[in-house]
Amino acid sequence: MSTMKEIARLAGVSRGTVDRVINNRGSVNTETERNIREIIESLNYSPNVAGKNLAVRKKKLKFGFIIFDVLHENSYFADVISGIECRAAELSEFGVTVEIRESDVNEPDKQVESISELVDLGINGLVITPINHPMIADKIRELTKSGIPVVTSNSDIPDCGRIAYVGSNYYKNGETAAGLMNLITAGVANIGIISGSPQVLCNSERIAGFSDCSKIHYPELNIIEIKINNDNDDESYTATYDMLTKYPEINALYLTAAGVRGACQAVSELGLAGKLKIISYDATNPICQLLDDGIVTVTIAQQPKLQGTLPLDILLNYLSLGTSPENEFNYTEIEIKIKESL
Amino acid sequence: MSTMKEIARLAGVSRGTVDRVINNRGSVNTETERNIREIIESLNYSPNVAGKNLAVRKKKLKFGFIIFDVLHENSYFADVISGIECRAAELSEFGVTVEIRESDVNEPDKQVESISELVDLGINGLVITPINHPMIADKIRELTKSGIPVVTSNSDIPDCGRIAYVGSNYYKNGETAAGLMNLITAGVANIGIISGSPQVLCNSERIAGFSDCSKIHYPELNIIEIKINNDNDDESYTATYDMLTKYPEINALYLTAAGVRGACQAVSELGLAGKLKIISYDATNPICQLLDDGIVTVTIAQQPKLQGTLPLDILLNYLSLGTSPENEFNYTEIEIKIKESL
DNA sequence: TTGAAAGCGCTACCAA
DNA sequence: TTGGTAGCGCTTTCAA
Repeated sequence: MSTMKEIARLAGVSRGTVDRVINNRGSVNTETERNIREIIESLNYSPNVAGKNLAVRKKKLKFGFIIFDVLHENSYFADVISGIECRAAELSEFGVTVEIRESDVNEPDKQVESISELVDLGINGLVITPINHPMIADKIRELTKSGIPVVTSNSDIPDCGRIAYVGSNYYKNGETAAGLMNLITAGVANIGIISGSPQVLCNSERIAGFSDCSKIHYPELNIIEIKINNDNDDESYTATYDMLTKYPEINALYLTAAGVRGACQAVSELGLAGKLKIISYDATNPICQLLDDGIVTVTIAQQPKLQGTLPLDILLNYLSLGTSPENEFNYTEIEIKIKESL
Repeated sequence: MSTMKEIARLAGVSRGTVDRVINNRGSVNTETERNIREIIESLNYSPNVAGKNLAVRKKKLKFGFIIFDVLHENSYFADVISGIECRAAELSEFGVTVEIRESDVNEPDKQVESISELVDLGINGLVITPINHPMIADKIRELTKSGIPVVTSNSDIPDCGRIAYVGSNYYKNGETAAGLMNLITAGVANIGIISGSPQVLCNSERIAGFSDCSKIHYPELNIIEIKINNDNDDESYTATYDMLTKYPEINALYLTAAGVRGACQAVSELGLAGKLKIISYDATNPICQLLDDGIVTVTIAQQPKLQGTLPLDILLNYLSLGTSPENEFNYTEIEIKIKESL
């Protein structure tokens, strides 16, 4: 409603002085400042977004975005990237540019290097899917101290100074899988779990949520074995094949990571397609295909595009409007998908 | 990248003239116009959103939003309203005001009156949850002709001139329910359907989708009876009670409309809570409670808030940026929710 | 410490 | 049919 101009008039000062107060730029007489702040209070002033947006252009903000490597177009992170690129195009109208970097899940030192490189490029803010390693936490702390806000996306490191996390609540992901498993098996099942590296937060949390929830609410969901596939279709195939051969009583699979196609190939070759209940994560192209073919029973997605767009919005609001994100944890929706709802 | 100023310089004319060309305001020499358009082409010009946003304020745009009446705070439309109010507050920064009106599903003449009233108030655009009646279609056509763009939300009337629809794909909603019913009953069930008025599109479509999909893919899902509850908890209770007493073989309920609490009360009183599989729509407070209590098995939601916000965004883009919506049909996500994923 | 003025991109209005 | 100018709300720079 009210504007800086109006405040300036009421306070009998110039807009420049009001600007200095509002944005804490200093060099304002204490008395003058107090008076201005009072007026701001009484008018319930909040800056106009359109005006801010127009003026922020000259700052030429530059954001960095580091995610795990996109191995192929069907990779989960390809969807995140498409979100990033979409929002980056829109933000270019506000003078914002976005630098994207990929890094390997298993090479924290390289990720630190990528961060440094982006800092040298002069970024004003960073979004990162951090490797869960002290080196990264320290580096993020360093950026934060030097005035570069950091948002984590898809994976999180708490207590490292980052201003917000955008991504899934993986534990709840696991509970949801348990709830679904109960529904689709009438509460009784022998379950095999194929997972990625337990070092990666999302796998351990999804398994913990699943297993805790089962124990408490669905006691007849029996976990027979857990195998690791390193997010890789080949290893996934082998692990699944071996598991199903070894334990023919398994009648449901819980796949917590990538490599769904590999696992399903083993299932098909063993003649179990459509007989085994299979719960997976994400809704990449191959998974949608498997759902459609009736091999995967249900999949749980996590708004990959939002994981690309929202962190950038948070950074821009922080740097342009000066508003801290409303929530530290911005959990994406748990999207249950079946064949018919795709 | 490029600006009007730059185009004006290159064309050797004033910004006013460029503005007239870009926004088709007329009064420009054909030759001059042709030249300017060429330059626009070659520069690949597109107007700056921040600039537009700032300038649109002086238009003092006023939007109308007509939805069905909110009978109580737990009504589905209360969620839509909260979306409207949220976006209205944000749009006020762009000089936009939003007038909300409620109308009764069964009184098309009153809805026409509401529209006229809003037009008299001087609205520049309208969002409406239209009653499916020729009177309304005609009225929307009239508005469109007079230059007031209309967006339908939650329910649609095709071929009436409205520029876009935002809402669920109800037929697909029904197919999804059939898919879920198959999963949670191992494909064999005797189903009772409790529905709102078949006059209301969402009910008929949800039933059609469910029934078509069952017939083709899940032949052992038997629909035993369909009863009408007029979206009302009391009638819903009676209808459900009668149905379950008359057909004790029913072991699953498909609730396509409001009145879920009434239906579930009948189920509970008959001692069937947790034994009957129940699929409902939306995720209002009472339904979330029923999910949590294990009475409703699964519910299918449809992004109510988005149905409030997106139509307003579409109108603003249309009137400020001059961009028609990318898609005529903006389907909301089909959100499958179980106890654990709430 | 403060004020004045120019400028971001676009629109609107008045005068020519 | 056209140009010029002022203004939207905010930032920035320069001068006082």
